[in-house]
Amino acid sequence: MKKSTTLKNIANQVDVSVSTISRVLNGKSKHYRISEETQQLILNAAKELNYSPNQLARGLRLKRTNTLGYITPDISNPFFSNIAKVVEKYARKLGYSIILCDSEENTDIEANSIQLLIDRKIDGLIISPVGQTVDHLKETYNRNIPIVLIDRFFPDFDLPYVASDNYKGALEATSYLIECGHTRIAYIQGLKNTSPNNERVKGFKDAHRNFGIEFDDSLIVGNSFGEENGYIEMKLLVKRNNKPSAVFAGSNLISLGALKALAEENLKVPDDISMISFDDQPYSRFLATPMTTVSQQGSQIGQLATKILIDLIETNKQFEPKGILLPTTLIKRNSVRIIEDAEITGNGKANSILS
Amino acid sequence: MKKSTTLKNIANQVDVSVSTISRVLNGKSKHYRISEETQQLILNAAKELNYSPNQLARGLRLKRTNTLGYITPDISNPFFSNIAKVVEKYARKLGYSIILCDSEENTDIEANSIQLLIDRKIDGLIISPVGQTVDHLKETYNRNIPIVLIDRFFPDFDLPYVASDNYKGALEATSYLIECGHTRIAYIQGLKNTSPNNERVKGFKDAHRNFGIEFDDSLIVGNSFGEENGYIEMKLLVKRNNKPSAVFAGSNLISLGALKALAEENLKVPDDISMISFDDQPYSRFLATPMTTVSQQGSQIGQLATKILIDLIETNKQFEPKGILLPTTLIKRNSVRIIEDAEITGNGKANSILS
DNA sequence: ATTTTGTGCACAATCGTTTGTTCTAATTTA
DNA sequence: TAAATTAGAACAAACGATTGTGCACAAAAT
Repeated sequence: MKKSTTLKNIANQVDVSVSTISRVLNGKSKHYRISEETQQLILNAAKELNYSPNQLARGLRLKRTNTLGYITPDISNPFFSNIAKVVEKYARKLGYSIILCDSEENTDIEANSIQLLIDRKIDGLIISPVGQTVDHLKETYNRNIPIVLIDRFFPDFDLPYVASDNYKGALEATSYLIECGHTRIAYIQGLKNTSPNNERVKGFKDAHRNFGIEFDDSLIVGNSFGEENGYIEMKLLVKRNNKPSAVFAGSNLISLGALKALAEENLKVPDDISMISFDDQPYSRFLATPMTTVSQQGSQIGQLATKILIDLIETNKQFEPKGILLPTTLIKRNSVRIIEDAEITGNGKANSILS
Repeated sequence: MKKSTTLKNIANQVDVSVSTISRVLNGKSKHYRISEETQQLILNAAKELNYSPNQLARGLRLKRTNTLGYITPDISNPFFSNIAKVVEKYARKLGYSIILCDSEENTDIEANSIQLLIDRKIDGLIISPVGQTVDHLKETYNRNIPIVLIDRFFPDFDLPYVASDNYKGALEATSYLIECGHTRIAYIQGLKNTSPNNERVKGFKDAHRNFGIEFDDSLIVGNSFGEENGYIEMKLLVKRNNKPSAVFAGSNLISLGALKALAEENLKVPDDISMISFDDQPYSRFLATPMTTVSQQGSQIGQLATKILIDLIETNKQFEPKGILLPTTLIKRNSVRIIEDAEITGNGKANSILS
């Protein structure tokens, strides 16, 4: 079993003190006046012994680990795994490693993970929080650990964030549905009391309002971004007396579950029911009925967040802009039926609202 | 800015040495005869000061970090992100954290990541290697760092692994295609010279052989598990004079790319061309033509690998079984056309081969 | 009353780095 | 020639935790 070589090992071989070795290896030779000769000796020995510093010792001494925490509610959700890929890649390029934590959409697990990451002395934290409470995040804030939120943020606690403009996204999608003649639209929402969900619901409602369409609160259903939720709620929706003509699914997973329910009920999209889903995915266009989706810029979100975080770490200047909202785009495919007798004259064209 | 409390801080408050604190907090009070009274004092102070040990210092001293490395070729590939989820979850339950590295299917990045993880003193490594070369993995082996391979392994270097039985999976799928009357079948392969690809190609070929079907080497195309590869190769395949009647896609990403090419060419599955894909995904059944797939047990693979690795770490007994192969299942849907005049009499029924 | 045993804890080394300070010669300067 | 620089490197402390050993005192045994 080969052991890692340490500074002391090199010191023994070159017969010089460890401090000198450290200085040479860290490029501080001139400042400490190490002779060219000793430098070469040390450099050669280090190469020969294949030296590579112990990051634990280094981190302990330097109070800096070049490690970032990334906490996600569900790494198997492609929306988040795409972000994780970008975060890891960008961080790696800048010399940082990522400790990955999956909170399973559970605030307790999330809080534990945060403590664990603090104990491991991460330099900064990127987190897509569960988002219903913020208290446990204040801990990292109080410890002065830079933090950037992704996807979900807190209107009442000032932490930098990068997210999609969920309000506009939902507004646009819902407006489109209405323009296509739908007036009874259900929204299968994600986790309640999280910023994306709040914003989407708001957009959903405002679209109705803009078009002067009466709006039925009972059509906002569900309470999770997961597939199960989509399945359950769609099952229930189609059994209703006054069933909606269109369903807006609050996430890619929700729409998958909804599709499953529809398949079981032998209902076709869009003939029997129309659908729009949040989160475009590579497969969305290849579905039985190519799905109309609200596409988010996952990669850009991840890259921006990482860049902001590392800036926060490496300079000490505060991050002034409260947060960044990236636009979504509505990708129209075939999952929305155009109801022929639709004659929407409203003031509510999506574009006029958005611009 | 709140600082972390250390043993020394507690020592100051309780007026007792740090060693005593450490012993009490690690439950070694009886062995070192710490009085009940001091124990309570220390426990209370620790709670009051919200003590939590510095894992860097602990790891340095203990030569044990409770950290695992997980290297994957592409965390955004749902096959791997599913595995990552399970690995993280299972590791977390057993007290380990995960450092995530994405190698981007690049052996150099992979080798760098391995060195980086060694420097960070991980206790063990789970890796889905690029798989074309093994030399850089010998480094961790030589350092006696437990390691478990996922998905791809090395026949000529004895490292424990957990993977699907790709040979049987491909054999079964190809046999099914042949039984449906297809004789000109293309295989869009993944990365060459990797165990999954080798095994799948072997199964693909053996199925032909079993059925006594002449086999055209030019029908094995491509060289990557990515979407781009599927797109390019399908584009080329359908332009051939003697184009195949069925295409076997070597991964979920490949089939997505292939689907894109087919859409552009306005070709329908299975009417114009039949398809089978490796890797079942939640969306597979909802595709325009529900896709017949070879399903792998991703979660089980991840959990098994993690369990094996942590066993390896916590006991010192060697891992005897060379590797574990998990069965795949062929999920038949509608993407394979049954050619009517097919009268396969062969000895080659899939089941008879598999059993 | 003296040795033995036991109790309760402190001391100090160690893990591998980094860095402020000091020390020793050799070389310059006055 | 004596004092002052300067070059080149060693010493030692520190980061925070763990652990073998030693020490002081009290109680028990002889």
